[in-house]
This record gives sequence, C-alpha cells and structure tokens, in this order.
Amino acid sequence: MQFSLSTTDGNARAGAVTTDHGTFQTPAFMPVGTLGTVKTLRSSELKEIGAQIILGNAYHLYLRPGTDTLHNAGGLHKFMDWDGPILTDSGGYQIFSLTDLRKLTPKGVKFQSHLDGSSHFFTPENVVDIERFIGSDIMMVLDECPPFPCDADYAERSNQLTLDWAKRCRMQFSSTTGHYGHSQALFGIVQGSVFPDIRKRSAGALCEIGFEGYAIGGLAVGEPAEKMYEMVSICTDILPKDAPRYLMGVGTPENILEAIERGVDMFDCVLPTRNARNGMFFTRFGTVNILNARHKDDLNPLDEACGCYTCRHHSRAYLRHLFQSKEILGLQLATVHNLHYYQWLVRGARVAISGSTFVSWKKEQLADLATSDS
RNA sequence: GUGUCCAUAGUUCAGUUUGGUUAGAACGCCAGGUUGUGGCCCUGGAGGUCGUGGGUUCGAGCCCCACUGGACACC
Repeated sequence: MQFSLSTTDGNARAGAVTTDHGTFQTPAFMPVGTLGTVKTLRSSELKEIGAQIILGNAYHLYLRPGTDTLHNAGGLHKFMDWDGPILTDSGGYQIFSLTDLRKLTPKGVKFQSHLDGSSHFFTPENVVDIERFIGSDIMMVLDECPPFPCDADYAERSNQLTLDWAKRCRMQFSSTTGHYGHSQALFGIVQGSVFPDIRKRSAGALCEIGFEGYAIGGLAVGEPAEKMYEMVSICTDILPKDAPRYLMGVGTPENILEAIERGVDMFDCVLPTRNARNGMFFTRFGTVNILNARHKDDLNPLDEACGCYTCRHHSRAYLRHLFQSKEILGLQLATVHNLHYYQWLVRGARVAISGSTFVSWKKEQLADLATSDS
C-alpha cells in the first residue's frame, strides 16, 4: 500500500492511497458493507455512485459465512465481485457493542455470537488470520472501544490492552502473508476516550510500533462534538504526515468537514446507509425525513442539483410512497442517494483542498446544511 | 318471515361477569432520535357524542325497550 499526499491546505490534506486493487483518493468516504454487501447495492452501482473503497467486518464475516467459505471462494473480493480496495474492521467494536456476554483477558476476548449464542475467542493473532482469509487490502488491529463516559482509570487500562494487542497484531502480520497473491496493509487504532494525555500516549506508542496507517477510534460514541474535534486534533498533531489517518465510524456531514479540516483522510459511517433504510435522506441542505406528510404530493426530487439516479428519476412523493408501503425499492433508492451525496461531499473537499479554498468552501457547506430543507 | 349473536379510535379488539375517577392496547397515522450496520429499535403526539333514540339509576360503554345495520341458523 502506498500513500501519496498531493496538496495540503492548512491541516487539511488531499492525496491518494494505492493498493493492489486500485487507488482511492483522499479525503475518502468508505461505504459500510459489513457482511460483504453494501446493503441493497450491486458493485456496479457502487462504482457508479463514486465509491472507491468499501468496508467489510471481520467479526460478522467470521461468524457468517466463515473463513473456510471465504478462503474457498478466493477471498472477499471475488466472493462479492468487488475488484476495488476493501478495508476490514477487526470486529472489536462489535464485541463491545452488540455482545452482552463477553470476557476480556490479556490474551484476548471471549464472546458469544449474536447469531446463535455460540462461544468464540478472538485474539490479536487470530483476528489478523481472519483478515488474511478475508483478503482485505487494509486490515484493522483488534482493539477495545471504551464506552462513553468512562473514567480515566478505565480508559488508561483499556488503552494499555489495546496497545499490547496492537503490538501482537503487528507481529502476527509481519510473520504471515496473504493467501491470494495481493498485498495487505495493517492500521493501528488510537484510543484514550476523551482524555488528551491518554490519546497522546496512545498515538505516540502506535507510531513507535509502526503501521501503514493510523485510525482514531472510540469517538462519536456519545461525547460532545467539540470533544471529538479536540481529540482528533490531538491525534493528527502526533500521527505521521506520510501515513493516512482514518476516523472510525464518523459521521455526519458536519463531523466529516470538521475532521478533514483537522487532517483526517478516511471515514466510514453507517449513517448514510442505515438511515437511508429508515427514510432519512442527507442533502446539501440538511436531512429530510421522507415519511413526513409534507412530501405526500411533492413531485420535486430531493435535490434538483443532485446527479444521482434517484434524484434524476424520482419524486419525493414517490419515495415517500415507497417508504410508507415498505417497498424494497425505497431502501435502494435512498441508499443510492445518500452514498452519492457523501461521495459528492468528500469530492468537493478534495477539490477545495487542491485549490487551497477549503476553509471558505467548508463554511459554505456548513451554511447550506444549516438552512434546513424547505 | 322466525330465532340467536354482534355493533367501542383509521383497522383489529380489550373493557359488559359485579353499573362507580379523565374508556385502554396493538397496528396504522403524525413528529423526533439513530455515528468502526439486522431493513431493526427507541421516545413523544393526535385520534372515540362507546350504532341511533328512549328508559331505569345519585351515576350507564356495561342493565331494560325500540329502531338501524351486520353475521349465522331455521323456514
């Protein structure tokens, strides 16, 4: 994997990451495809929308279909017919967010499947092995995502564990190779909740271990947005300039703009896809709940200026009808629009950074977002 | 034509046994929420002259009578 920085504008950066499955430009938004599918979309549609890299999730894919099936299929790229870059989250977040029954030890984490209750044990080593079988271009280390709020004591101990796991992931990564003939990269994850000192130590220690890229985790879990931005700045001040920075799980359009300004290069978030399936549309002028009665007879598109398939072909009234009727097509059209919008947003950021106009461009976007849909 | 049963929110129904504060629920509807994904879920809100008319009673969704509408059975 190679990262090349082409322009900086203040702390904001525009660049490109090249993998054996192609290049994605940064700042990048990565649609979430947890189970080997960005829900409702085909690969060709993802390309059409402008997605250059997508996410998978080791925890979910390990439980189903399992690494044997993925190995047999020749890896996730072939299995799902996506030939672009794939990043896999380790599944640390899932173990702590959707499993009540888990036991944390220095060696690893024992947990019960959310599907059938069966017992499993994740270690830093076998998570790397799982991601090797998946064949993702970028692999994430196993980490613990502490809840918010948590006290400094807990955050410190949790971070020590995460750092220890990061070292072990790195060792396992170095002593193994991929199964499918393409190279894979490994990213570390900064933790430390909302405590500046812990964040600094975490980022510094990860840099010492050395990774191809660095993620900032444990944010957007309930803390105030200003705290999140403060933590992002602390991390990007320390993390190396020549490696991509990835803010995990973030976020709203506003969150993304603020983080880009602070030097973040990569994002993923379930909001545009999950909320699409609940009838929430993201537009330049804020969010639209398509189920609101005011759209009942509105034959205008969501956004006249949007170039996505949904806005070019369908009215708000039709989209509302589809959601009210719980028709499958509504989920797909909403996903198409929201992901198109997120790609439009980061593309705009890249152009603005390249033209050294990021700050004024961002100000315009924030003003538009605040006007609220008419 | 005769008999039995039924009628409560937009819908499906509780509540009638034993008359007693402001008639409830689910779904639907209206509006919020959702940040390293289960299409889920969570939080509010609006909505009822209890088929119609009369009677008994301090008091009727509940008891009595008539009427209207419906289901079923028998002619």
